[in-house]
Amino acid sequence: MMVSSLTLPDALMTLDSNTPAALRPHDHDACIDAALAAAEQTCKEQGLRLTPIRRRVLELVWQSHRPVGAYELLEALSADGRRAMPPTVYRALDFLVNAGLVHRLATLNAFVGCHDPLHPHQGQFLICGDCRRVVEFHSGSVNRSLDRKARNLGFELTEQNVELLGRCSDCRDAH
Amino acid sequence: MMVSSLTLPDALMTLDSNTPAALRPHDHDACIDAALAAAEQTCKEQGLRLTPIRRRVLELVWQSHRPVGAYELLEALSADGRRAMPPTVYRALDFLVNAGLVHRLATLNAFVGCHDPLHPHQGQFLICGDCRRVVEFHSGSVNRSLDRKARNLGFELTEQNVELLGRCSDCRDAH
DNA sequence: CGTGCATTTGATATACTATAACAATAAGAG
DNA sequence: CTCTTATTGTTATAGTATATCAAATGCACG
Ligand SMILES: [Zn+2]
Ligand SMILES: [Zn+2]
Ligand SMILES: [Zn+2]
Ligand SMILES: [Zn+2]
Repeated sequence: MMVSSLTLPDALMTLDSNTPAALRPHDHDACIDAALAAAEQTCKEQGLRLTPIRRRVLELVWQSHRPVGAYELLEALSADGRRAMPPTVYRALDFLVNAGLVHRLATLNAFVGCHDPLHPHQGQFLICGDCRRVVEFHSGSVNRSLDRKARNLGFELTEQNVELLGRCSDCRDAH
Repeated sequence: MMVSSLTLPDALMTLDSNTPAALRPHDHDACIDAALAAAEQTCKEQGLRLTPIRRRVLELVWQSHRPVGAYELLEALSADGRRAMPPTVYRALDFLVNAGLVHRLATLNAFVGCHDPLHPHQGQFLICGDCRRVVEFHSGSVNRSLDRKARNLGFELTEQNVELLGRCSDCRDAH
């Protein structure tokens, strides 16, 4: 399997429109497949074990570009036939978050698949308050501004959590 | 009462050191008094009612520059003699957050007094992972970067939640 | 005043989010 | 195969937040 097939599909990488690819119509099955393939690669490289439960939770997180709560995942797991309990899903989520495959959105107590797990980073997110879809971004200028400000105030940064709430163009167009 | 006495005391406004004033030794009673006075002014101006419970919760939030949880506030209220229940403190906190007098830190599920309630804004915070103290800041360059990025992605921003975790200079000095 | 309406608070119950602790099982190393 | 460690199962509980309705309070108006 070629490395290029392990990254997200072209539909999500296109930059010729302002509208983020995740908010445009696209072949979402390809997103899921790519996320799972990238997860396999990351775990293999780092000696992590992507067990069936972890893989399944990741797949469930990727069912949409909307954040999903732990107990929603729990229901979905139970629908699979497993009689899963909370620690099962939280442990899987802990693993996925630590592996950089999933991000937790603190303002929503919910989880969303990482769009670029092969390049470790911390989250910056745009959340549409109407349709709840989430766009992950990474802005060098935001990072530089934050780093500079933190350094000026005597802080050594270890983690960042940037969550912006707003309204996406689709929802604005729909009044 | 003059307006200048309603803003935070000079100790918190000094800019000649990199260390934020809130992290340096200072007369914290003056912080509390100033915060309460500013709250009275804001509420009067906006036709909001700073009732005894709300005022007391604000005072309790300002007991330190560390974020405080709703149930800690609840205990403190109960120690006052009131037999407060969760909705009481959550309603007071809702009011204070909406009035711009208190900020909620989503990553900590905790609340901290706003350093500049007279100038409405959204939160940008540095949190020391060692001593848990919080410094609120407002960076024009961060805001510009975020606004520009959001606009590029087709988003209209309504709220921002920027929480940076790190280590303050005091804690770094103390190994 | 006194009446009526809106806001705030009291009180009970419950929903939602997350973890502790320990037992059972499965995976990997030698 | 056996030892060791990592993972999962299971039960219980901790921690955070809200829904709902009743009582009390504040305020506008006549
Ligand atoms: Zn990511
Ligand atoms: Zn939308
Ligand atoms: Zn503030
Ligand atoms: Zn510190």
